[in-house]
Amino acid sequence: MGNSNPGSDQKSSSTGETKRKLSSAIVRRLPRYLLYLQRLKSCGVKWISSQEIANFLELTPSTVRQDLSVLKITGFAKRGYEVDRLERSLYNVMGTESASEIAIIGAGHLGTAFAAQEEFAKRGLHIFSLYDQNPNIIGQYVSSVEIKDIKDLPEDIKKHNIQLGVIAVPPTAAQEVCDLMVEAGIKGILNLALIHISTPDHVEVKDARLVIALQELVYRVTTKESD
Amino acid sequence: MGNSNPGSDQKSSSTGETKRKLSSAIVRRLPRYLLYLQRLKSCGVKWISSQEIANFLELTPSTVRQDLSVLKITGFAKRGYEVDRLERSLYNVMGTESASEIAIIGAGHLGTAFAAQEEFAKRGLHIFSLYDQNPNIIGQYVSSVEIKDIKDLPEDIKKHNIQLGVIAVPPTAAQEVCDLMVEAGIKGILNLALIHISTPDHVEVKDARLVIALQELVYRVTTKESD
DNA sequence: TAGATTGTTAATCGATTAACAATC
DNA sequence: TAGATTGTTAATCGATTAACAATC
Repeated sequence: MGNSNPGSDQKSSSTGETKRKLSSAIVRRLPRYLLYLQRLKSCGVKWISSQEIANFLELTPSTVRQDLSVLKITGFAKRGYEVDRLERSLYNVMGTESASEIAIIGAGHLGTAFAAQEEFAKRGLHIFSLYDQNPNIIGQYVSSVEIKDIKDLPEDIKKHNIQLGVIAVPPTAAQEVCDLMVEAGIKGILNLALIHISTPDHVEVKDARLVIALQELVYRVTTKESD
Repeated sequence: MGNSNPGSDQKSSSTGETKRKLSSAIVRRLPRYLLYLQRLKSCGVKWISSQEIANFLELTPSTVRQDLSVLKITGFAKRGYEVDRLERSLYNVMGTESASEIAIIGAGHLGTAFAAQEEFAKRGLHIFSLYDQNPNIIGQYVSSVEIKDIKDLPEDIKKHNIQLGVIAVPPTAAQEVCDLMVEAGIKGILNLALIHISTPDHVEVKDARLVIALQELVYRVTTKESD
């Protein structure tokens, strides 16, 4: 019960694509590798060793090699890893190329800030639309993203195969918006609201709250007297 | 080398305050407990069991009891934990009461969204000021937070004992802003910029990037075919 | 009382690190 | 060649879970 059957050695059938499930520890590091590799690439660096990657990201070379080998990315003795190939592999593995459209619910400060981020394109992500219930702002644009009526959301999700939703509404409305999206067939939800939301097992939820991140930092800083 | 000497059984000297170092796994759960407890309290619930907390936050009762016992918070057999006391203990342990002022650097979409969040007060956090280099917006207010000239930042950090800084500037300026704050004596930095920043050991950094959180979610959703 | 729930010890599980033969 | 660096196995470390006596 609650056991998610690990250890099943699911190789990807027929395609050469790496698509086995990775531990969340690795998944959290992958975007950081990608970020660094993109930067190296833009600087014209051709080869990089696990040692150098580890130094930069404050990891051990061992961890880096373990991670990359799990991904089936191979390097060369004495030279390390080819930056260009590694960057492309990481980009592919992160799966953003095949990623669907994203809907952002709530066109307040946080929702519009999210919509205005320029980093999405670099990662192969695209925002379909912002949704709000305030008639005064419906129809406006935030950096080329239209604000639509939240009533249009369910139909848009179905029609345009939107798989990801971002909840940027006040806590009191979060679960309601969540249910609406689940009902319409959303696959994953990024929750920016400061409240726990429940979904059925087949819908992934990731919490990303700035206040909680800040609070973690506060804790670390205030308990630092010992060092 | 790089070994941070764990296992040192540092009891708090003289005061009864719990201030030993907790593992980051626990620190990440604490704000979630607090959030839930605050909600229970507002609903008038008096007692809560580890089982119920675990159900709600999708943990095991065992983990919950371990976490709370590490915090020296005690419950009662048969009744569980007293909501009011537990809430206050968590609030105290998170240390936000003694937290200093916060500076936000970069008054773009993300910085202003951060400044406009209403959740800070509930957590005992206060934003001192927003900083930017754009003369056209200096002097403006975002929900009662003033936008000041970034040139004032070092002096403000020193004079008003600002211990926490939030980096909400473009990646190209992030390290520069970071260095400026470190130089002025900042204690912790929340980094929203999509680039790795380096600090000396005595300055804590916590990364919080929405794009990376979203990318993690994309990965989980796109590799879900197996379930 | 009987049953529920804690607090804590021991067992398990998983992630990180060390070590080293293979290789370029 | 000698030295550097990989890929992978084994060892270590830490976090989670199970189990159960104590207790209300």
